[in-house]
Formats: sequence, structure tokens, C-alpha cells
Amino acid sequence: MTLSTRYTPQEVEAKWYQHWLDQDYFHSEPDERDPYTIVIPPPNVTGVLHMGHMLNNTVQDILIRKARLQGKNACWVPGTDHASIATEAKVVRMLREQGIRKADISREQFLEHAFAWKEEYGGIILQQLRKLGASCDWKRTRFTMEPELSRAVIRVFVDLYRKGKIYRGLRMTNWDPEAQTVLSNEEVLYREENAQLFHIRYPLQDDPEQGLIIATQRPETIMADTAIAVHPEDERYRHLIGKKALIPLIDRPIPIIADSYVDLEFGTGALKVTPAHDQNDYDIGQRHELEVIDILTPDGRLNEQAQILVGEDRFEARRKIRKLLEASGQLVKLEDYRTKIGRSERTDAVVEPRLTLQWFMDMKEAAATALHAVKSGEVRFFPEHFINMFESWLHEDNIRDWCISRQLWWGQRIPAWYLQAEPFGEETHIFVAETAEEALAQAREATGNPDLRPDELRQDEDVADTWFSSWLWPITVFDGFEDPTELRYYYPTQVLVTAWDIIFLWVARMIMAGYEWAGELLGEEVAAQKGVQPFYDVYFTGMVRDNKRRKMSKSLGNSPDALELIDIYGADGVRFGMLSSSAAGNDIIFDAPFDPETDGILNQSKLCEQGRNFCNKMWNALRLIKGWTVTEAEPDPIHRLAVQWMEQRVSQEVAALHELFGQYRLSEALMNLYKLIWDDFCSWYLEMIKPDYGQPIDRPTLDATLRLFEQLMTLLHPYMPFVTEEIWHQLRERQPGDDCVVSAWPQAGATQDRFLQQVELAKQAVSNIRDVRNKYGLKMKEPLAVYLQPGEQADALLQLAGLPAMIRKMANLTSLETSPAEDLDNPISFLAGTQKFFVILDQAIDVEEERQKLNKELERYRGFVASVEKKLNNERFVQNAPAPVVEKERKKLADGQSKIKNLEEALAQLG
RNA sequence: GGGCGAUUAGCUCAGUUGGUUUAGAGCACCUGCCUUACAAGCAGGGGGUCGUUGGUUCGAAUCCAUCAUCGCCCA
Repeated sequence: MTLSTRYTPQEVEAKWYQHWLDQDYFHSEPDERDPYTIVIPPPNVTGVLHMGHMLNNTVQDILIRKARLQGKNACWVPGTDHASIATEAKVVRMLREQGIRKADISREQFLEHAFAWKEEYGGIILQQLRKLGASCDWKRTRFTMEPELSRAVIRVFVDLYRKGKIYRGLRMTNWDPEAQTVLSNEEVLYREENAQLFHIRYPLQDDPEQGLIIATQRPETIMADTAIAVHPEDERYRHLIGKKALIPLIDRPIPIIADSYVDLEFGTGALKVTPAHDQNDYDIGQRHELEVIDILTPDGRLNEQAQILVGEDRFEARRKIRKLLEASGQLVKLEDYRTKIGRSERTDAVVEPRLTLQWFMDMKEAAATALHAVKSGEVRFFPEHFINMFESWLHEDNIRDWCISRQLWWGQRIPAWYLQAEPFGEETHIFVAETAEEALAQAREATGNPDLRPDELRQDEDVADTWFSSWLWPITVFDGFEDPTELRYYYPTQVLVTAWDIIFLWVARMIMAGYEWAGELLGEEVAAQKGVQPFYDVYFTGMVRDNKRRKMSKSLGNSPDALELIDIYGADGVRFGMLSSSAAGNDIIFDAPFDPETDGILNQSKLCEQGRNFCNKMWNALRLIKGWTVTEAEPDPIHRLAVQWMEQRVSQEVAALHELFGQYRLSEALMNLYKLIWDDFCSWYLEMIKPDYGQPIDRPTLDATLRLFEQLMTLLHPYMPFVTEEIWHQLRERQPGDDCVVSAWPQAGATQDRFLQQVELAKQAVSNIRDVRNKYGLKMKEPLAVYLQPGEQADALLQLAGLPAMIRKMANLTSLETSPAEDLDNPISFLAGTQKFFVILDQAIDVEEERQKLNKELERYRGFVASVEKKLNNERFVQNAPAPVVEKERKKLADGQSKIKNLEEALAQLG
């Protein structure tokens, strides 16, 4: 059979992915093996695959595939979250295009549309993950709005309410007047924008000739002012404290108060206090028991409280009030300035700080628990330094209660009921229950009215924050609240792989949920044995950035098309590219270039190309081996040596990989494998055993080679699953079920350090001889004679079976013997380790160049020896440094001195 | 303004808890090769004193401090 000289991923990848699915390799059921569980960070159901997903999911796939190869019961649970705001916005837009307004349909009708949308368009990203090779257990795919997961949300809400950990309260929240919902802090984007500072004069009530000037960016809110604050030590205003000023235009008197919050430097040093429309002002208002006057409607217009400009939009009102203030002579100055304005991530509307009735979770206790989990090591962070950020977030001085309600329909409706008789915002009774029936029973009891009808209750209109679903993810994907059987097997999950920007939004909250509920769900015995933390380790991936260090995002258009990259380089190539430069936690500067003409990002990557080339390299190694014919002859000594060496190299790397994976140094582990396969296996091992053209190879060596190749494919499989599976099958005829994806991870065998060193030295000698050839323009085809300086080391090398023959073969030598330099005619010398070699050339050598080369090296070693001597002559070093370190320095000195001696001799010989 | 992180070869990054021959990869670059596995390749080579300035130490890219630049988080 013939194989193409190029590896073609496009043909191979789809085939093997389907094969793995057909064999059901990714599906896990509890059994007697150790579990290795990962739950996917659920992408938005509206999401499409981007670079961040590729990195994140490749890392998870590497970990899960390796665990599978090591015989663990590997289970990677995929799924999506319902992303209430993003999805609702999409559905609203879709309906609008169909001529349907959300306001015109019922909640139930809207949800029908939303679910229909989700069925048709949602979860594309899960299909795309298959292209990447993700070995998720697709039969376990979950969605945060499924009935089971929704029931869990309701259940924990009720549970927390009963425990007194959630409450309803009036708070300053980020209000999106366009979407008419509260936003979390994370959903507000702050950017510098141009604004104007209005300097407005407030006359004193007693003496209108006097007054004070405040500076504000929001003149339309002056009607909501309830005080003017100045710094208690501000000499300019001290005499006014306690007096009253009149709000311009409406002439309502407000007190002048002292508060050290006021910044003496900013504006005029006098601050208008508007508790209803600013967080800091609200805080000041609380301290001074000020009235709260809200002058805005939910959609951002002025209401009756404003007294003037009622019904006007807030920005229109700003324009109009400017005219009014100018007319009344109270606008003193208008100055341009830059300030940070918060806008809604979804609608881009300017966010309005607004007091609203929301549901909150008290975070004090939960935060302390989560912090302890991480500081005690029950949850380990990789890299460790993220503990610092985690701590600063969760510290009791910084932690804020979690606003868990959202004014949306797409999500789990808050299970709280109120009496119809009590108007919105003035409820005195709240009934929190898992069902309407229970709520009714509570209401009947509370009101003492057994005839209370269901329609006399109304349920809270809001839904729970999406994170209030996803914080339960490690439990709910196993239906832990319904039947903890599977939870007891799979929980705690092994490792969470996520980007660090949701360390608080998600990671911290999952830990809180784990400690809140896992204990009782698992039962005492299991909990004590395995722990209640949702995961033992957290691996933080970096952000994927463009070459200008900007985070890659859809809105910036600076992200290459993930699927396009897979088409061009193959999934294996892209996986290699993503991983080869991504240490945990460090951001990745992805190397895709920008088109200088259009400024658009190109779907190109040198790193992915390297991955593709690597596939091709292995493919051609396969072609070489498959082209060999077999003889039953005894193996050549070179072959025995080569096999022994390669086996030990693999053993070394298996041990190294174990260490590296233990510390999640995935990128480094990949580079080790790359070098093991490309350099050691292809460039050295295969060249050592390669028969002359047309000649056969002995069976033991071929068998060993196939075995080694197989082991290498297993080791690389987690990183590059497709090409390794393909080669696995090309290497031998396979029985059904004999697939690389489920092969056995190699065990590290014994290694002999001295033997490995000797081969290393021989390889160095070969490289040096090749260098000499290069310098003197000698073709590889012209054989050379090479001699070793006599000595114990030389004898040992020459006596090692197969080693001299290997050097002769790899460097194309006529002979390799010992000889003193004096007996040789015109030798060129070099050092490999501390062993001196001589190359005999037929042509005259360039004495001057040789001398320069030797002198340069001599200089280097003299400097080296001097620095080591300095160390050893320092008594304090010899006394203080640990013995092995001192010993090592002595060895370095001896080696250096012997090298100097060799070099001096060689120089003397040149004459 | 407070905090976190980064700063190592032209580029992208390692450097395992201060002591593997005065720093390693990969890419790019230079030289020579279409040597019947592979030009998506082969053989070889040059290149950095580890952002700045101080300090701790027998010894620092590695610890501390300062400054600078960049990125992010919070206010």
C-alpha cells in the first residue's frame, strides 16, 4: 500500500471522532474504578466557539484523555447555561423581527418562543467542540433550564430563605433603563467618555445673596437632591454647615451637612447629595438620615417627584434644564471633562444607579467558607498566585451581598408569593415555597384566612440570576439534589478548568454551594472520605489576546475564526498551537497576524502551522517504517543499542510527564513530547536503525520500533488525539476495541544514567563531526577517519557494544579508533563532554580559523573556571553551602580544567 | 487612588520554590543540502547577562525595596 507524503487531517479527523462515538468511549457509568470527573464551564447556549473556548476545552480534553489512558473512569460532563440576559435579548430581537412585541405576549408565550429558539439555534457550540476533538460524555449533556436543574434552583432558594441567608431589600443597583432590568457589576462596562461639568449656584434660604456652587455632571437630578455636603474641615464652607440652601428652579430647601467623604479638590468642594441616584450619595444619606427622593421612572424619564420636566427622558431633561438654569442665572460655568461612564454590556444604555427591590444572598459566612477552602488547600489553585485575587475579593471588608434577582422572564422564576391585596413594593407578607400550593398554605396560615384563594396571591415577577443556576453545576449535572447516587461516585470533581476572569462570579460561588449542600447530599461517610469541595484543583487558563495584547472578542473583531483554523491546520495542529505557548494562568498572545490593508485579523498562525508540521513529521516516520521488509536475522549491535537507548528515553519522559502533569505544566509537557518524538525518535533513533536502501530490517528491532512508536502515540494522544489514533491503526492490524484512545499509558521502566550519558556524548560527537563537514564543505557521502584521545573514557566508549558502530554510521566514518594527537597528520580537534576527538581531513585546514575557534573556547572556559575557583576559594561558601552543591562545584572545576588542558594541547599542535 | 500580574534572544514563551558547565525552547534569521520517510524536510550556526537602581546572601534571572513600562481587577 502507499501512503501520501502529506498527512491530511481533514480526511482523518471526522472518521475517528465518529469511531470513538460509535464505540461509546466517552460515556461513563459509575463502576469500581477511580473516577476522574470534569464538568465543563457551561458556555452560553447562544455562544459560538471562540479562541478562549478552544484553549479552555483543549486543556480539559487533555486532562480527561490522559486520565482515560491511565485507566481511570473518566467523565467529562458537557452542557450549556441559559444566559438569561443574552438569550432574552436575542429572543426579543427575533420576535420583534416577526412583528411581535414582548409587551404584547404573556410570560408563558414568551417562554415558548424562547425554548423554541433554544431548540433550533442553541448549543451550536457543543457541535463545534466535537470538531476540536473534545471527548465529552455527550449522553450526559445538561442545560441549566432543564426541569431537574431548575427544580434545584428553586429548592436551594427556599432552603437559603429558611436558613435566613437570603432576603429581599431595597438596594442601589445598576439599572438598565432600556432592558428595564438590574445588571450585575460585571455586566456594566465603564469607559472614558466626554461629559460636561455643570457649576450651579444654590442660594441660601435665609440670605439669597449668599450661596454656594456645586459641580455636577447630572444637572437633571438636582430635583432629587436632599442635601449639600461639604468637608468638615473645609474653611470655605465651614460657616455654612447647618444652614439650608434652595434647590434652583424648584426652591426646595435642603440642609448643608458636613461629611468627610467629600473631596476638597474635586469641583468646588461642595457636593450635591442625591441618595436615590448615586451609591455614594445613598451612603451619605444613610449616615445623615436624609430623605430619598426618586425622580426617575424605570425607563429613564422624570416622574412627578421632579416637579418640572415631568415625562422627559433623562438626557432630554439634561438639555432642557441647562436652558432653564441659564435663564434663571444659576448656571455659573460649564466645563468639558472626561469621566468614566457605565454602560450596559447588552444594550449599551447608560446605566442608572437606582434603588430597587431585589433579592439578595448574604455572603459573609459563605465567603469565609470559600476562602478557608482555598487557604486550607482543600481546593488548590494553579497557578497558586490567584489565591491573592481570590482573597481580596472575599475578604469580609470587600464582600458584598449577591443580588440574585433579575427583571427578566428567561430563567427560574423566584419562588416567592405576595398577597394581591398588598401593592407592589409595599408587601408586608412574603411566602417562599417550592410550589404555589405550599405558598398558599403558608398564606392561609399567616393571614388566618383558610378561604384565601390562589388568585389572591401573586408570584414574584423576577427570575434568578443565571449564576444562581451555574453555581450548582457540579452537583446538578449529576442530579445530586434528586438522587445522590451518582453524585457519591463522581463528586468532588477532579479539576475545574476555567478562565480567571470568573474566579468570583463562578468559582467562588461553586465552592460556597459545595460546602452548603454537598455534605448532606453525599452523606457523612462519603463526605468525610472524599470531601465536600466541588473540585480538588482549579486550573486557570489565561485570556487569549491578539498581538496588540487586546483580549480577543467578537465585538473587536480581533479573533480568528476558530473553525476556519481547524480547517486549515487540523484540530491537532490547532490544539498544538494553542497549548504550546500557554502556561497555566498566563495570557496567550495568539500569533495570528493582522492584514495590513484591511486591518482585519487573518486566520493564520505559525504555532498552529508547527502543529500541522509535527503531524506530518510523524506521518512520514510511519511511512518510513511501513516501507521496510523484514528478515529473520539477528539484530545488529547498533540496533540493540538504539532500542535500549530509546526505551530508556521514553522511560525518562514518562517519569518527567508524571511530574509535569502533577503540576499542570501542560505546555512544558507538550514540548517534551515534541522533542522526544521529533529529535530523539525521528532524528536519532530511526536514523540509527534505518537499513540501507532496499535492505530489510531484523524482526526484533522492527517489533521494538512498532512498540515504541505505539507508546509515543499513547503519550501524545491527549494533546493530538486524531493523528495519534490514525497512526496507531496504520502501525498494525487492530482488533475491534484496540484503539489508541483507550490504550494503556506506558509505565516508566528502569534507566541507566551512565549508559544514557555515553549515548549523549556519542551524539555530541556526531554533531561535531557534521559541523566539521559543514565548515570544510565535505559532503556527507565522503567518508572520514576520526580518532579519540586515548584514555579510560575513550576505552569505555569504544567498548560499549554498538556505540562506535553507531557513531560510524551516523557520521559516515571509515574508522573510529584511539590515537594520540602526535601520531596524527593535521587533525582538527573537538570536545564532546570531556572527551577529545580528532578529525582527519584530506585537505589543508585553515589554521588561523581553527586557532581563533579554539582560543574563543579557551577564553570561555578560563572565565568559567575562574568563577568556580572564586566560589571554592571562598571559605564561607565551602562552609555554608550544602555538601552536594560544593561537590558539584568541584566537579565543575575539574571538568573545566581538563577542558582547558585539552584546548591548550590542541592549540600547541596547530603550531 | 487601592490591589494583582507581567517585564528573559527579532517574536512568543519556559526557567519547579537562590547553587543543573557564566540562561533554555519554538518560530524567525544565516550557511550548506531536492542525501529514495518527510522542502510542512535534512545537517549545522549566530543571537540574550535576564526592564531600572539599590539591598539581602558565600552565591540572585530567581528573595526584598524603589522607579519605569504594559495588562487586568476594584473604587
